[in-house]
Amino acid sequence: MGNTASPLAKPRQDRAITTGCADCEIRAIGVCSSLAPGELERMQRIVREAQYEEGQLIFSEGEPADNLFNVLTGAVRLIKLLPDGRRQITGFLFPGDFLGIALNATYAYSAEAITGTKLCRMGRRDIETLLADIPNLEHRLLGEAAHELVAAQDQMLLLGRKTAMERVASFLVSLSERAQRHGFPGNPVSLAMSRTDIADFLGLTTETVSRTFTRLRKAKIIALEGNGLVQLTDRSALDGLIAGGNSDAA
Amino acid sequence: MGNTASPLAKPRQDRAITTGCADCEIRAIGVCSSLAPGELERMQRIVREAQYEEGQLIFSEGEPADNLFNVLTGAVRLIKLLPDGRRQITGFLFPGDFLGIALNATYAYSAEAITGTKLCRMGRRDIETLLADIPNLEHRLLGEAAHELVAAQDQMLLLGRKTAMERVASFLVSLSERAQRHGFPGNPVSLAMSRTDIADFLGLTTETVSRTFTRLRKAKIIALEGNGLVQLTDRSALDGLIAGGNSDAA
DNA sequence: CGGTAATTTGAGCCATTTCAAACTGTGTGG
DNA sequence: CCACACAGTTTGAAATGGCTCAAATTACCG
Repeated sequence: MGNTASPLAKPRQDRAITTGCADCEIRAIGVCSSLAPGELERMQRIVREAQYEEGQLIFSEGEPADNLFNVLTGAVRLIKLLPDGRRQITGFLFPGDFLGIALNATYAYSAEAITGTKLCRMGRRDIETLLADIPNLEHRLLGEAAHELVAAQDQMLLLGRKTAMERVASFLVSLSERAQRHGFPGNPVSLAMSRTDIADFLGLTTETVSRTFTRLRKAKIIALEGNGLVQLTDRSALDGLIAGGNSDAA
Repeated sequence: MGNTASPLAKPRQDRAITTGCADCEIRAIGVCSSLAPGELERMQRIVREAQYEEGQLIFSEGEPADNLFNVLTGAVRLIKLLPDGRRQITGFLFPGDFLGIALNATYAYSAEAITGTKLCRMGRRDIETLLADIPNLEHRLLGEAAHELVAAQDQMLLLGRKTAMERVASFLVSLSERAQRHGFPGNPVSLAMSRTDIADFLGLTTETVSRTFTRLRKAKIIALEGNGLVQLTDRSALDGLIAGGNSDAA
């Protein structure tokens, strides 16, 4: 599990948003898209930008949930651990995704930056005040939570009932579709995460993930272009491998 | 998969609440607990009681999500299917639980009554009007969703990384704790669902679940008292088997 | 260009599955 | 009240998909 880096370091920076929420890079897809101009200004006063480096811990499972975040750039993994070290990744986050919906007292999982990552941070107190005043925001959050719930259920189906091949195929397709929804290229799909991360997300071992990639490559269904890029050469074959089950898992 | 019964039958009844929400049997634990008396009255005008019999389908995955429900009595299973029939149960619901949080256009899973079950049904249109007027209710729903999300993540850890023994132990403890939270006896814990349901929830086969129960029984950690009752004889042994991971999964 | 981490490949093993059969409880009809 | 039928559960034996352990290869970085 190599890239589990210094869990102690503080985020490199933590300052008021410089450019302003109005021209936030993820404005269109983030929760803020539901805000009126005046509300956006209030939002701007409570958010801070925070930068994390590769492998850095953002928060830990069990810790008081004092902050909510929006991913601005980079990628984040959500992790649950068993005492003996077995690891399950419960989700990957990309720009525009919301982090920390648990309005519970403590975080239900740890979050780590996969690559260099910029987050938009909101204090829980502040956001609760805002939520009380802007029902629309709460509504949007509920929608976000509902969406996550759907993804979680797809993932349960994957973990409980799919074969290794089906898991990997589902993962690739789902990642590709998600990239597209967020305005990134969907076909050479970019894997920001390591094989170990993928394995811990799919409930497999690194070796099995690797072997499955190899099988897909030899069958000319995908092509590994290096640098984490995967060309989905035969999309319909991939769809076939998913066993017709739905594909929206990540 | 024996108890997959007539998926066509309509709920036996569908009428205005007779006794009134004020003395609803699950008032204290359901979402309605967040309502003021006046609001409760509005709620009462939009809810209907519906009765389902053992095995009856409540709604199907993919169908327009026109209703939300509260479980009044009985038990419900949430199901996702692969085209070839593989089945994953994503959750069990008991009195007080909320059904259909997905505010998405369609249901993400099917729901079936495990035993005879009474539900409190709300039309989606109606509930949305109510949500717009009663921010408190929306807040409560968000809390509910957050709670479900936590449970879903625990379940991903279970499905992705725990052994059969750990899964079964987690399941029993979690069911027991949940029963207690809802005011039912936690120690002879009552299993409303079949071995097949348990297997499909834990990502195992019926045979493996049965064998694991037997092993626990022979180790005097549990005792099967018949009629779906399981005595948790050695609770600390059970906790040990969970591998220290947290136990709140159902 | 060397050193280290990540990925891939190989071989044997094991937990769980699969296939099959016996057992148990429950409701039904005679 | 008993015998039968049926569904659910348990048990057994064999097969296997993915895991473990180990080593080779490749990619990355200073």
